[in-house]
Amino acid sequence: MASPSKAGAPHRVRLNRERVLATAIALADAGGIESLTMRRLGEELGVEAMSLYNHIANKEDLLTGMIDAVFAEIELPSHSDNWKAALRKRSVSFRDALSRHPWATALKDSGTNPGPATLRHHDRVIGTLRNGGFSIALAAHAFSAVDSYIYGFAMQEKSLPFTTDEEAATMAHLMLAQLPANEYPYLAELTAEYVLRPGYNYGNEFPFGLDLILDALERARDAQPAG
Amino acid sequence: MASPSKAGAPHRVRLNRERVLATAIALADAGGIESLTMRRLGEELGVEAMSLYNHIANKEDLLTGMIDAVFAEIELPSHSDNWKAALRKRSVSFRDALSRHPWATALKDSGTNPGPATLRHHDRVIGTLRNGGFSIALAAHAFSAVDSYIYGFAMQEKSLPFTTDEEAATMAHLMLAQLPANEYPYLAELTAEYVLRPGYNYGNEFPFGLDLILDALERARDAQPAG
DNA sequence: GAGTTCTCCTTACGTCGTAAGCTTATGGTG
DNA sequence: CACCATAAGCTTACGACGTAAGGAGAACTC
Repeated sequence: MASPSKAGAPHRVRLNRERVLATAIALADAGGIESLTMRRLGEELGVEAMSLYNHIANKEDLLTGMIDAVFAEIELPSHSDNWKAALRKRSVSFRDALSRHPWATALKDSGTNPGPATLRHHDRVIGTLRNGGFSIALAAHAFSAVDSYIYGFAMQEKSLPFTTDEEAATMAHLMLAQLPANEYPYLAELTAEYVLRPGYNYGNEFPFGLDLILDALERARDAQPAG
Repeated sequence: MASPSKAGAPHRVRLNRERVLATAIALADAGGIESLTMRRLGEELGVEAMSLYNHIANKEDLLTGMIDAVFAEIELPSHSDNWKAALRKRSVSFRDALSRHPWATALKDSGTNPGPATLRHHDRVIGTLRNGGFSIALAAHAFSAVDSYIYGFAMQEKSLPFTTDEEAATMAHLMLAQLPANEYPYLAELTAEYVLRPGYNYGNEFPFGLDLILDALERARDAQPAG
């Protein structure tokens, strides 16, 4: 029943690095990074696991390539916007990318050398700051602060054991029932009166911290010796 | 040949969950989380791998327990300090803990339910903010912003492929030589004139972002409708 | 069209987490 | 003290993992 070829022409679709990476990303998106195995990836591509090694060096190379592909999805800061607007846009885009590919957040460590898309991204962010009047040192500080926030936020978001608002509410109710309110009174209060409010969604916390940092960076920039 | 016992008294040292967790943490600290296998952990404890299952449910349970042990190491915010000083101290302590146990940063996701030390920690942080005059909503915002920053910073720090300053310098020189300066001019500039400066250490970036956020939170607190 | 190279497959190895079932040590009863 | 239930540890085994080695066939080069 599974005899696809048209007329005696099996003619397999050739593999290449891009197809391998794209399929690997799709698999990781769908089932989490732990569901991405060489055998399953091969299966998805209609090929045996070992054939993949003609296009990638090993699994770490695969993961590195996936990370770089995620970075390629991030909207680069536009040089026509002012630094703050540009940085804000790319930060939201960054968060969106990490949210679409939650496995990417945790994978940063295994990654050794950044790929070209990653380098390009970093270069443009630093360039935006420098052109916006940040000294080298302050640009380095700012870069670290903003990206740490984004990474950390994405990680916390991913670690939540629910996705939709209803799931969140159910989960919060459960937790609230479980945790002894007199042992963790503040946690209980916050859960009951904030998390359980209809429409609560942790993802909505993102802009607060982002703008907090961007506004503070603007003040730090203006306080510089003079650009 | 393998008859170790001294004088008819083999008398194995009994295992327990604490010893298992402590040894697992030591192993992960020393060789990275990927070097922590049930067999190696058993070996370290003078026991077969399967014996560990008398004290932990499975590997995920082990990892969850390890995370909670890390949280237990974090200095809780003191109620006698003002909120900002208290939060700053615990944030530095938090970063130190994640720096001592880099594997903990990435493990957050696998962790499903937080342990008691984790809950206690969260409760105290929220309590510090509430007593410091933060509304419930603002406390939630602040908690998210600060902890996202800390997590993200720890993750970036861990992902650096070097530890000591000299290693960093060597690596930066290498990278600088590799990356085409005209393709990534801003990155090259920052590397050459900031990262390669003697005494540079990425870890030193931490206080900048932390104080940036804490100061901004203070302003946000003071701008509240009135506490 | 002959030779070379690249792609893909088969088989196999060592390592992982852990299920099942055994043996031995421990500690509570008479 | 003897007795024995329970808990702690050991042995063996299974299926999944990443990937080394080497062979078969297709696709390009000249």
